[in-house]
Amino acid sequence: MTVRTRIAPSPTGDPHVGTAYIALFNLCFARQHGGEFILRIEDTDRVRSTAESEQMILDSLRWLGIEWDEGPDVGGAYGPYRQSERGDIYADYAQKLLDAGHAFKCYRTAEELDELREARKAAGMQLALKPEDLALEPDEQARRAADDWPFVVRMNVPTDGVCVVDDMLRGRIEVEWAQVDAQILLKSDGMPTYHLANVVDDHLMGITHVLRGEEWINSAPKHQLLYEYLGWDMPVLCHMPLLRNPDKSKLSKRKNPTSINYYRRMGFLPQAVTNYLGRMGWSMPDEREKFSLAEMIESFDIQRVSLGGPVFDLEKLTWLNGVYIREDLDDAAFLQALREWAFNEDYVKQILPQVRPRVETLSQVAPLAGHFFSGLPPIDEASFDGVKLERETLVKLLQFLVWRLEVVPAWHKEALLEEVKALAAYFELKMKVFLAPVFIAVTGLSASTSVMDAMAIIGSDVTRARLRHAISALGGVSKKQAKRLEKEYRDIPNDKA
RNA sequence: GUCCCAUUCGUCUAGUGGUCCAGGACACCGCCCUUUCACGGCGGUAACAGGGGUUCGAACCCCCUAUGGGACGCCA
Repeated sequence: MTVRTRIAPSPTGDPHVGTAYIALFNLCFARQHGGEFILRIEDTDRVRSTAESEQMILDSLRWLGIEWDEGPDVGGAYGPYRQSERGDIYADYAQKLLDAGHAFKCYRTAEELDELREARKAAGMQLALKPEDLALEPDEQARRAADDWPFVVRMNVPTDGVCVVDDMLRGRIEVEWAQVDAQILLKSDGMPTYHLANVVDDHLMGITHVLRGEEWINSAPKHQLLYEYLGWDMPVLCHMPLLRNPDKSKLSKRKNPTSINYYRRMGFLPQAVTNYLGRMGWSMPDEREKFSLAEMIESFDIQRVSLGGPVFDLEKLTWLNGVYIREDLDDAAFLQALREWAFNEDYVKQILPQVRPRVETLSQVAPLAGHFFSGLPPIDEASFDGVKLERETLVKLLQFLVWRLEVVPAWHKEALLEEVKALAAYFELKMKVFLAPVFIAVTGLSASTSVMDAMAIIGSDVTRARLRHAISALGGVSKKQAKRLEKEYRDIPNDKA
């Protein structure tokens, strides 16, 4: 048995808890059956991740105790396109499908596709574009081909009948073929889409079982059909429930701290986080709350997964973490945990230059630099009394900053400064005025160390969490407000901010 | 809008036709322990989404409705 999990890369290297969640269940399933567990970062367009960001994700999984076996060398170390010696296996398979009449070249432009979709939406029809919807008049097709128009390779799909997909947990899932669109397999730049790469890789790696998130259910018919076209055995599928925000939507960065790094920096123990993830949609046969990864593997049974999307409950995770600290850590281990967390030379060294010019006695260090060693500062609306800005503006400012910081590709002081400068310009505020509320949000004080340095040192996850915390301390943002803010944010001209 | 998946206390869950007027955990409340605060101990509030079937019997099986979520990209 060979089980795999695919990981969507992120440019910032933020390892999503949902990723770790799926990886954990793959691991337990594989190990319980004495099988292999393979991890691949799926990055077919070679744009989304860098070697560094991949490494960050892998480090976080290792931190959680999730260990994987390397797979056979099919497409490169962690991503099918990372090596060139083998040539383009995906283009080869796409050609095979083309030759067999299972796929076709599509010369439609983006504008034409938009029109087609618009028309269908207006008519209240299902949105799936079928091969015949996309077909051009034969002479037009020939003309575009002769003129070397860019094209994509799409798969042929039946127009009627139902497709039955088997799921380990859900049983038979029936989808009408009419709902399945002519999926693009090869993009116009010659790169495969996930759907093709996924099927080809899994086959070549000998994958027998695929445990993935529920959001893939709708793609399963396409994948199944591709296996059929290529004459390959299909792995057994299992779709795990999606982790949810408290409002039940899919766990997202905008509403929750979703990065493993956040929990790490907030001082959660890896075994507690892993244990907690193991309680999401799953339970031990004896219902015990606390268990190690080894125990989970030992007792693992995929049939014990419950399908309702579990809400990620920070409070319960925090409780569980406390149980670990109290029960599993003696003084020596506790000290060790503190060292690994923040009381180590690397981390403290970053802080010293911030502190030295600002203290006159050593006893002033802890109060001054406390924010480097804490979570969310105890602030409320009154904390912002000294800031001469309307509450409305304050919230907007912090919210815009959070949004900008969500997408900065690299987290270092210079990059952050650029973002802040741009936003300050947009608000037409002097840096000093702009940064005042940010200062309070990040450090929890009205006077402390440099806020830009602090943000760089405490990292993206904790910084964003503190900014969000400040927004809610100021009364939060209503749904209506959020909509308005989002619109305004989108409309910020690029050259200005 | 169309399709798919789901639905047990506020939250995580146990439960796979009788042992369930539904059990555990977090949170909340009360009491005890305690020089404070925690921890710990004891107790309490609180749920089978609704309606129809099937069955001697349904949280559990089937159907409908409702609600929630997901998908509908030259993203993964």
